[in-house]
Amino acid sequence: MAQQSLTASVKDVAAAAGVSLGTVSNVLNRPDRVAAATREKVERAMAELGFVRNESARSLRAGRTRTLAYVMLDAGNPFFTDVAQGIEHAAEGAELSLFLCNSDARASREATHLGHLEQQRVQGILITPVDPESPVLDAIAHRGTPLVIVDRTRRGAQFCSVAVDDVLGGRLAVEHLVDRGHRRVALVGGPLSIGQVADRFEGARTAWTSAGLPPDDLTLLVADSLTVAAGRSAGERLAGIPSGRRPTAAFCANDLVALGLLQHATTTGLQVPEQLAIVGYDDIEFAAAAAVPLTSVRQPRQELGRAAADLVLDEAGNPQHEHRQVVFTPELVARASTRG
Amino acid sequence: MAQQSLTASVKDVAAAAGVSLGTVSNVLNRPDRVAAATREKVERAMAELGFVRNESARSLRAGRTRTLAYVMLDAGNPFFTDVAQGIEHAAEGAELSLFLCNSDARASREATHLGHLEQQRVQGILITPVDPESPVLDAIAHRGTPLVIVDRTRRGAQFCSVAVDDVLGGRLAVEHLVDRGHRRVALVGGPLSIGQVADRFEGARTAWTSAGLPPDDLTLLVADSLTVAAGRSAGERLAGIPSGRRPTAAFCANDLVALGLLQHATTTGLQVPEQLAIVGYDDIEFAAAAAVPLTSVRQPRQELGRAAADLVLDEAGNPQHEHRQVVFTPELVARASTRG
DNA sequence: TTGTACGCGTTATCAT
DNA sequence: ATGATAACGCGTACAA
Repeated sequence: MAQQSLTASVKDVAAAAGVSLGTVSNVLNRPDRVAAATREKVERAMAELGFVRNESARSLRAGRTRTLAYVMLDAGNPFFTDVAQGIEHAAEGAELSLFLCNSDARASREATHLGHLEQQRVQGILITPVDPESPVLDAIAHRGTPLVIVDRTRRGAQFCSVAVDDVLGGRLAVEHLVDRGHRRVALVGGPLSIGQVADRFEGARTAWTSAGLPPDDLTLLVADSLTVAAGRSAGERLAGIPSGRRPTAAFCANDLVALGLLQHATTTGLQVPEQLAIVGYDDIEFAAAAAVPLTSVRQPRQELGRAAADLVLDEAGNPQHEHRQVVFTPELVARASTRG
Repeated sequence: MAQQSLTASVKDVAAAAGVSLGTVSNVLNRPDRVAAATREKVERAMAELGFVRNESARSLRAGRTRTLAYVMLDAGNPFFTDVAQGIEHAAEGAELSLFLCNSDARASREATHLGHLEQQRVQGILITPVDPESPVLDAIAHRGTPLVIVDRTRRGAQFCSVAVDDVLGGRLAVEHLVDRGHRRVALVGGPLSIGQVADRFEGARTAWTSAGLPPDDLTLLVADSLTVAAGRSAGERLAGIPSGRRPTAAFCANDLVALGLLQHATTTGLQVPEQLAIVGYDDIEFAAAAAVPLTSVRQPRQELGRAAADLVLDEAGNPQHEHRQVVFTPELVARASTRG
């Protein structure tokens, strides 16, 4: 019952139990090698002293930690928390702790986190980077920490990565809109420097031209971030277009933007989907939960996380590991926001 | 340029730089005590070897880590990610890393996380517990890790805690509805075993009876979780009430439930707020972003996190620390969902 | 089956 | 200004 302030060590336990230090260690790590009576005595001592293993000492000794880390791009976006869930499941299975960090899309914070994680000697780092081409990532891999890029890809093959085919996703979205008869469509999202956005819009354009539609009728509305606020502001610009030329449908680069656009439409009395159909991307829970449930392009978020974790664990544990680029296939989920 | 697989130690650096181990340590920790020329030499060696400090060794030596942890109740609920942001800011200011965990409202996962965190010897644990009365929490505090309860309170004063006055919040919500002329109101949420829910509804009832309204006209619709799905299902039950007796307004225990209810209303053609006014709780970003922007009771989420972090740091560093129960005041934010 | 001794990487103290 | 050394807590060979 002594309140040891978390400071009882194996040595203390040994003393209290009247055995040697090695025996305590054996109780901890090879319980079978120690007589039942002794073991019980030791366990009682541990309970009484409130003994807690010191992970720092264990890691130091073992040369590696029992920890994985995921650096999220935006913890406020449910997409990433779902990815994190997938990772966490995998980590749990491997009896690893998961260190969750949030870069909030700021390179400096990302760098700070990465620095800490390297010092912590985490077994591996999963990251949705602000910039997948950043040399910071190379430096880390070069120094030896396994690193997997999540939901982005990188030129070359210096890392494992797990992503979703965004070009295909964009194509699915626009094909769906064309199928439903739309002949003037807006692409809403940005900045275009984000690889995903560029890819999704590229796929969108491909679908458009493949359908033999005039490029001029595919309007690009660039947003400065993938947020609800950006969606609202895009809504204003959309409303400013004369109704004769105004797109009858919008494909948004993610669901947050789509929700913002939907809100703007609803509050200004624009009927969705009758006057404006909307397709989002990611299929976060809030997309289905919107007042007008959103059609969206679903990404296998949890699987994304799980696959990434598997890769990083392979890289950490398998000597003949080879970098792989896993690409998942997205899927269109049609809901009321496009049901004319 | 050597690829040391993250395995260069101060010893290696010392050898490479042709100085002693102590000097390298001084370069790291007291740069002023070492001659500029020597320092430069050492720094060059560190860069060449890709030296990275080993946090395990540092912690072991120092007897404590540079890490804080927050065990979230539900990482998928934006409320908690906002709280986490507040904590992270505080942690950043104190040059601490933040370990984010997600119990997902499961006691077993919570226990697992807590076990790991204790072994990690984190400086302090912030937690929104599944059950604030759980003896697991006492055990941890008893063993010496500072622990602060976030967004719940606990009988007695064995912990610091940071919460929001939920009774007041419930009162504000229902007063607002009564002010707007509603005479039949539903309380939607659950389970009632969750302290927050109970408190919010208690405040709601107080406001109701204080206004001299008959208790029978305050309908309780118990949900089995605080999720969007639960809100939808409550919507169905609400719709089942004959329109003459049906509540004209609903106060939901959180915004997720409110969003679910809103969705159900919208898809079934029930006008919000004309036929059904809705008040949510938490004021998460998605509340304002809903198609019909939600009136909600705002909690100072980031401040909550920051205050909790300050408390845990005080407990960790200040010998004459005393447990405190901080209670913030909520605030009603009126939006379209109650603007008849 | 149990006990002893050493090393993991870092830091601080002490001596030079 | 710099170098040598002990200590943090644990795990594991090795010895008994």
